[in-house]
Amino acid sequence: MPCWPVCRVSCAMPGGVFNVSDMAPVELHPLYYLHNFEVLCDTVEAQYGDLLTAQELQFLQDFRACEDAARGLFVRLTSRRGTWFRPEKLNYPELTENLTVPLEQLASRGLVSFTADPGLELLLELCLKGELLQLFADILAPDARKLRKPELAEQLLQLALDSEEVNRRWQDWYTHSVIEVHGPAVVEVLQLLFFGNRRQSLTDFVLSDLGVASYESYALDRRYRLFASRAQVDEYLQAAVLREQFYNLLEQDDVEAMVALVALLPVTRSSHTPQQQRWDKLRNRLGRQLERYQQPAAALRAYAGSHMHPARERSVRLLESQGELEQALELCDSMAMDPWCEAEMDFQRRKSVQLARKNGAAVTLLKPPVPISERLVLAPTERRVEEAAAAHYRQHWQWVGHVENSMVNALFGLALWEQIFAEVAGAFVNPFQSAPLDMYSGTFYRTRRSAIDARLDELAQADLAAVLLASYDAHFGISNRWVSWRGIEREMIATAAQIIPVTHLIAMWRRILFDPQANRSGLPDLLALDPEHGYCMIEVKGPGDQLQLNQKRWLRYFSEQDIPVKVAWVSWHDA
DNA sequence: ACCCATCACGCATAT
DNA sequence: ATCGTTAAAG
DNA sequence: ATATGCGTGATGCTTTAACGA
Ligand SMILES: [Mn+2]
Ligand SMILES: [Mn+2]
Repeated sequence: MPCWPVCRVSCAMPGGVFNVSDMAPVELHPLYYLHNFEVLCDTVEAQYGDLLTAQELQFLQDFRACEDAARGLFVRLTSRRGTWFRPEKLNYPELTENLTVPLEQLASRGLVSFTADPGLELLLELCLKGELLQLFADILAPDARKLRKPELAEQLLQLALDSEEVNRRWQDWYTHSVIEVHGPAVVEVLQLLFFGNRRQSLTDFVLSDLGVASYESYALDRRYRLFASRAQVDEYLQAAVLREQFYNLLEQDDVEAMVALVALLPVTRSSHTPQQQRWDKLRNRLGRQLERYQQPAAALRAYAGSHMHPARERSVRLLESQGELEQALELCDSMAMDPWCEAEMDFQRRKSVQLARKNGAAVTLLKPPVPISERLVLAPTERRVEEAAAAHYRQHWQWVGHVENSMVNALFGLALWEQIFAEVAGAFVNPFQSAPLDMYSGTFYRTRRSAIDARLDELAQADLAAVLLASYDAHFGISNRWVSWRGIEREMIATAAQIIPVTHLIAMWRRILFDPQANRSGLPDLLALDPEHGYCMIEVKGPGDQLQLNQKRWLRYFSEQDIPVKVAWVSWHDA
């Protein structure tokens, strides 16, 4: 472990979470979740009040009218799975011992409702297996106890008991009413508006407070709005609904419905907006699944509306396998005219040659330079092949690490820290981001071009190791999409920055800048460093493993830039 | 980084 | 009773 | 043999409680 650099808030350490200043465990306020939710509500209302529906505004009013215990309970319930609960099972001593009063209050505001007759399907979820056996003991076979719960549930459903019967049994046994929370839909909208996405949640507040994750303290300009209109909010939610539908159909292997789903997707223009990319991603996923279902026509329809790789690649393959060589070639040509990314360009080159051959033409593809290769025969080991190879190379190199993408990415993140977190309008919309919103889009470099170019020029002249270590120390522990703090040691950064020529690093960083999404992976397994021999990157391949396409692209680039790299093909000694 | 992305693995195919 | 899996919670 | 495509599985805050088997 390196010594404790300046760490702004707190750091996660093995054995628990501690505040750096006093090393005592972080204590949260007993009602931390309520406070977090209220911050969320207040922020959203201030920033997006005009986009909220009457129902959503009414919710805020109802919620705020409740006492602490009721509000806290509501937040507790909405952060749990499902919407139905048995009140006698709830236990939140930090609110009150008896939750009757808070529940009544929530009910009076319409935030929860009571039901004495939930019906069999719900009971199957709300009851433990033992309780179900007890409830229906007299009508179940004596060996029902041996069934698993899902099978038991199935059996009970097949008994086709009428609802009167079910409710009578239930009410004889259970003296309370079960409750349903009415909130998740509104809460979902509020969370979406607060975070700008659906995957972050109140958990992010907690992890931040606990110091499990800490975030750069960029300024949030709440005047900038990610959603300009209610229609945009609804479109986001609609895309989420359809995506969920897709995953449901996938679970049930419902081919028909999935074919029909294609027609429900909107036809979007290539606008490079995040929303359009969400639609495209769904189209690609749907298309891929339809291919697996042997539905090429539907798959082609799904891909046809997508502006995201690999939609055209998949389409060409489909057309080819259907014998539509003309159309396949045509699509290849449009890919050649206006390729979406390097991966697509590579594919197009290979496929065009293949297709032309199929049509009888005599064409040859220029073979890319073969990377320097060597064969290693190593003693069989339990460890991963990369580790075994690293051990071998340590005979000649002072330091060899299995770093994969983590080293080059970390150096990228450290070198361009200030530019990544630069206050560009609309880049940051919530306090828990590890990168600007446009980090992976082509605009990242374009909108920060002069700052990034200046920084790279500066680094070319500077004592690189010193500058990168200063960045490491200044930002240690802060979430950055490019820097995995667990994976990189300070010493390692220092050595790498001293030995690798800055021109080589800048060349790699520029390739990342060219397409940050695609080029953050595919880097070689090993980095070997030595004060005498310099450095070398080594991609290790065990028996049966082949170079991946993104690895080949990096290797090609390294060869163009005269960056030292090789591929080690490992086989094992006979025992 | 929107139920992700990433890597290596193991298998089946085509050349 | 005990163990593995999953949800809840900090 | 070699290349290529495809699907799969582990991994990603940690600790504790509840549940099913
Ligand atoms: Mn690797
Ligand atoms: Mn490898």
